[in-house]
Amino acid sequence: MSQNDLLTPWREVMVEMVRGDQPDLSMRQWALLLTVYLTPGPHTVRRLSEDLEVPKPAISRALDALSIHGLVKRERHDADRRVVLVRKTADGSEFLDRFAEAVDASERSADLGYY
Amino acid sequence: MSQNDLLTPWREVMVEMVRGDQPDLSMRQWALLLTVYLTPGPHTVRRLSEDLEVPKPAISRALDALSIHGLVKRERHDADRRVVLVRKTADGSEFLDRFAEAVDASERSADLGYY
DNA sequence: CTTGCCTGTTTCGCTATCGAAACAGGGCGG
DNA sequence: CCGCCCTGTTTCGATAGCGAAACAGGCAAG
Repeated sequence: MSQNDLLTPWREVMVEMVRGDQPDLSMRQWALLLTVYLTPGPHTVRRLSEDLEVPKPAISRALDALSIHGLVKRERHDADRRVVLVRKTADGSEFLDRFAEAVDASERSADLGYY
Repeated sequence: MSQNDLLTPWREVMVEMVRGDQPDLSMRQWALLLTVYLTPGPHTVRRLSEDLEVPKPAISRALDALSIHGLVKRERHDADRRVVLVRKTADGSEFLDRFAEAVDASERSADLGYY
């Protein structure tokens, strides 16, 4: 598979992201969102900060942005109330579903070159 | 293929982008860079603006940012000197090579689940 | 040459994000 | 209760991005 074929779906999906329709998230916000939805929890600010190698305040700010769009929610941990658990939301799942569809469509159309 | 398997490579690559090593580009800058390298030229500011559905000044600014990192260069068109042609650079090609390797590695490791 | 349109760029005020440091407050050992 | 360390958040000044509008300059018709 050529570099072009490999990267073309990325281009198409990123161009779609840029075309203003969806809420436009920064790269950190995307990385954070995908990490929350695709890796096993529980997700705390500290853990996300370490996993993404990004300072804690940046995580906190990114969570603000994602929360505003309803893509994620914060919840206090009962046992240790210092801890904030980052949870998925229905809106966020739906948002990622649409994103996955866009990725799928791009990769399928790139694969057409094989036949 | 589940949504997870589809999106996991995206997560991994985006997390790598975020981990501060490489120049950190915004989504628009990525979309612009990939468009210049993966779609047939010649690329002018006007055309890029229309293709990405982003206002011209935003393209101009993004080109500034990419130029600073040496990922792209501007060149006046000889026949019509109003026009700016956006060109690939060696550094940019190398940068995208590394990016393609990261994508490839992520997708391969995700595919291991099939065997 | 002048007018009008086209190119891409710059300016404007504003919002978002940045890293570093200070902060508020819960947990826990003494 | 008192410190101390841990949690996540907020503040700070600085930087980067935004859209809209103004701008500089090339081109071409008259």
